[in-house]
Amino acid sequence: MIHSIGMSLSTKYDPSSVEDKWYKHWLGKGYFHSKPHPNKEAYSIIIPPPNVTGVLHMGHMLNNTIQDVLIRKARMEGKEACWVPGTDHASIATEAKVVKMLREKGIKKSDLSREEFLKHAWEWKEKYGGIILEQLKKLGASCDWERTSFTMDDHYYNAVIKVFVDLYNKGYLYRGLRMVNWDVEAQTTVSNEEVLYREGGEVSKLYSVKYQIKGEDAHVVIATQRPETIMGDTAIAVNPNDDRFRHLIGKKALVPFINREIPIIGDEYVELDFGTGCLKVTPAHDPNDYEIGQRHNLEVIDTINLDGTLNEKCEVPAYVGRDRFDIRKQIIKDLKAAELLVGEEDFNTRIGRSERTDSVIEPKLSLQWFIKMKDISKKAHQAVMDDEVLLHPAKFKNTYNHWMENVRDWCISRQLWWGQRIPAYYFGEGENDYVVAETREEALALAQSKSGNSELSTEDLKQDEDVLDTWASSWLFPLEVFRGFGANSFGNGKITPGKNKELDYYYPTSTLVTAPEILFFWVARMIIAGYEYTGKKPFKDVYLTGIVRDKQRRKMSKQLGNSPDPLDLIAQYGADAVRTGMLFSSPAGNDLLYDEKLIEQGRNFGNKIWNAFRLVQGWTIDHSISGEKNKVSIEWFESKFNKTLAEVEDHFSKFRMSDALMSTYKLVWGDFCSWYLEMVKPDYQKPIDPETKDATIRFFEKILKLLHPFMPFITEELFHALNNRSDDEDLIIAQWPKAESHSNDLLDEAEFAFEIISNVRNIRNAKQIGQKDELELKVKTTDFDKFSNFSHIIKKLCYLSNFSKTEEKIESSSGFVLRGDEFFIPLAGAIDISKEREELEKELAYTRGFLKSVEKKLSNERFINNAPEKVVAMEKKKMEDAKAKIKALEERLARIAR
RNA sequence: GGAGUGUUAGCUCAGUUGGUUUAGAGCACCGCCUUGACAGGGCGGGGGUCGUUGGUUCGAAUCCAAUACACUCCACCA
Repeated sequence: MIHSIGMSLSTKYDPSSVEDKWYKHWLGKGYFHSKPHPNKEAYSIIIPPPNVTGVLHMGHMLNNTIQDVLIRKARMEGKEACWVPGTDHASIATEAKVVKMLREKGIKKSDLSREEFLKHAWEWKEKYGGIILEQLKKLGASCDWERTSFTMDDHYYNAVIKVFVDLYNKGYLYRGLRMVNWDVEAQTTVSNEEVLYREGGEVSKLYSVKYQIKGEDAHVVIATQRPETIMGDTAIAVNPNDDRFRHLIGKKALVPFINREIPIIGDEYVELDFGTGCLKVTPAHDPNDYEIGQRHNLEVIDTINLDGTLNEKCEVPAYVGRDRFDIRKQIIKDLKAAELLVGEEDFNTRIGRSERTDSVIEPKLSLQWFIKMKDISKKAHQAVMDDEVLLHPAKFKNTYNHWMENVRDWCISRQLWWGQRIPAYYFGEGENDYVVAETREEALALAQSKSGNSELSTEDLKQDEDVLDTWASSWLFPLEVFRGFGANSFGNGKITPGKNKELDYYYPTSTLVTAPEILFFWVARMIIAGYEYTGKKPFKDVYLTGIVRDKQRRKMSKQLGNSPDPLDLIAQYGADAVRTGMLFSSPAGNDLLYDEKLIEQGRNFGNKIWNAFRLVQGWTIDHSISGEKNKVSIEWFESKFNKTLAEVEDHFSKFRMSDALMSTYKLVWGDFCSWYLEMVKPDYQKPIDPETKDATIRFFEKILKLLHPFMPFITEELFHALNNRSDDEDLIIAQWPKAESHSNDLLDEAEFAFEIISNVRNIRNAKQIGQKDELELKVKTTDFDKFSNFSHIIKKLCYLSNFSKTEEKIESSSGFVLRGDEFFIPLAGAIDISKEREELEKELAYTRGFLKSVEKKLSNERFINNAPEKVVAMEKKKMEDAKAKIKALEERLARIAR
């Protein structure tokens, strides 16, 4: 242990030699592991599972530091602290990475079977998965690593499937049409993330086309970029507020070439000042048109084949079987020939292209799986509104409310392979020829009965090709990390209490720490799943962190290269420094503007603590010295500590982590180091009395306890270095201090003493008096006894030969006025009074102004009558204080002005 | 376009149901000090009238209204 090294300790604290040692020690002792305990209260946190193939970024650092602070504090408070780590399979992100990796090897996803692709994906996961968890250890994260979960673990996969089947059986699932991105070349759907838009858009043409109005010799002109979809039109839409066209609503128009009658409808979606103000509506080939179609019950006519050619539904034989872009050119010719094309202009637009093939994405209606959200989300909505689940900061309650009031059905199918495959099995071509079951065998039985065909075999069943949205697995995280959907506990659509010891003990979890960006994607849905399956919330408190940005408020991103590597920072400054640096400036819900200065500040803080330790451990004890003179200092710090601890607890209870840290920081640096240690420290190389050394070590230990959640490594190191400790006496499991009573009178006496000391130092500074030149201090006061407790401290910290009362004003002196008392420092020789006079006048003016405002208040009858007595009394006291101060100031000014 | 949040020292933020000095902290800044725990330090200091306007009140940074600006989320131009 380092304290055996003695006085040769470096003046700089070196975290690198300390951090790994303690992390290993804690792990070896099993402190991070938690089991249900019969007599201890549980405190549990589930980690927001990072992407399994991700690497640590600054956002993770902030997020996980906060979680570790909470969990370490709870552990010290004697709770059974359990922080469950894990990773998310992140279907879209991971699949994209695997596809990219394969492409670099010259392998196209489209050349692989599903099984082959998944084999590659799992290999990738085995290779890179979990790196991020190893990185968290460097930060000091005290996760229960024996509980590490992955959202594609077998049990987890099964849980997701069970829930899908359950939701289906409860009637919460349905299949509905939704626009997907279709890649005609790769013959597959691609996710939104795989659709790219060229920088600055692409130049296209906007055509104006005449549609005849039925039964009239009139027409309506629409604007379109995609004339090839004309034959799929099922309405013309105008804005009902558009005076130009309102009269058309309710009439019919005729589709060019095929003369299909389509209604002219009013819909506010149509922009008044874009194009011609008239929109052709093609529900099958445009997402917005589809929505309009939904609102107006329009027919959906899909005129384009999967390979991008037109089909017979377009009703023009000459167009059938030809590519949509050929047809576009052809139709323009044909429209011109029919004199229906009235305009053509260049138009800059965003065209989606497939990341894989660069072909233009075709919006395509396809059947997808949805969860009906309205009913299933009711309790989750209410829970937050009723403060059953608390969001910190509370401002997010509004946002949450707004979203939940307008909750939309959740499309949970994704056109990917990496993820839980949807357990729907199709046995025919009909819209309802499918069943949903956990296994193929169960599906077969269901299919046989549903179809009435007992000849069906498993080969006749075709499983849905899609996988589930990642959030449809991570919304079960708080339940399934405790095996909530295990065979024993889950049945009849509920998780039964009393069947799963772990879940009974740890669930609901205590606090969730995550980013506001995923309040809806993840948090809201966990609350929904929690109520649906247990009738209980998944967590009590939700702490929403901010986003880590750079100094210019830009998000940290790889492309910008503005994100430091967290591991480099830890290597350079130490984990404690990075943790405190992140927390110094990150109030809940506010973005953190990252600046390396903050990390430096954290490092400096560690260094300060280290040097305080060097001082204290160097003190030798002499039993013959009396500890009497330090008694008041010890009592004072005791009070200060207790008062601060109460503040810290208050901050923690409100999830004000930055404030909790800052209060502790000021206690340590300001009160303990700058005041307390200076008060009690013996002269250079002189011994100290035993009582003071004991008290100081006791204080130091208490301080280390308060600091431990923030700075686990240096505090554990010093906790051991301060005292010889057995192998089991570790700070990580030491008892968190309790706030005891404090004396406000004592704190105020000290405060007055500190003001006096500062003023004397100021005079020393201004008059260029050396630190070691002794001075005298005299005070003209009606009550000298009030200084008795601290007079020896004032003497010590001001290097005074004497501190005494005086009845007379002292000529030839420097001085100051505090709280109505006048202080004098007798000084020989000429004194430059102009500066002091200036300051006295300034202060006098301020105090007079202050007095005036107080007097004005007190002379206001309505104030006297309406304000509470307490407030009036306070104002009166303010008035008396101000008067006394003015008197003293005036006297002093009058004298030095002579 | 819809909704939400914010606007307090150079920067990042506190300010707890309107009233303990005409507003606090950390950082940054300025001056002095290489003193024996610590220059990754010590001591001292300067700095804002609380976005703007109006209202409620005995009293407003704090409540209300309007306005400006900023940010976030959602939806997105045929």
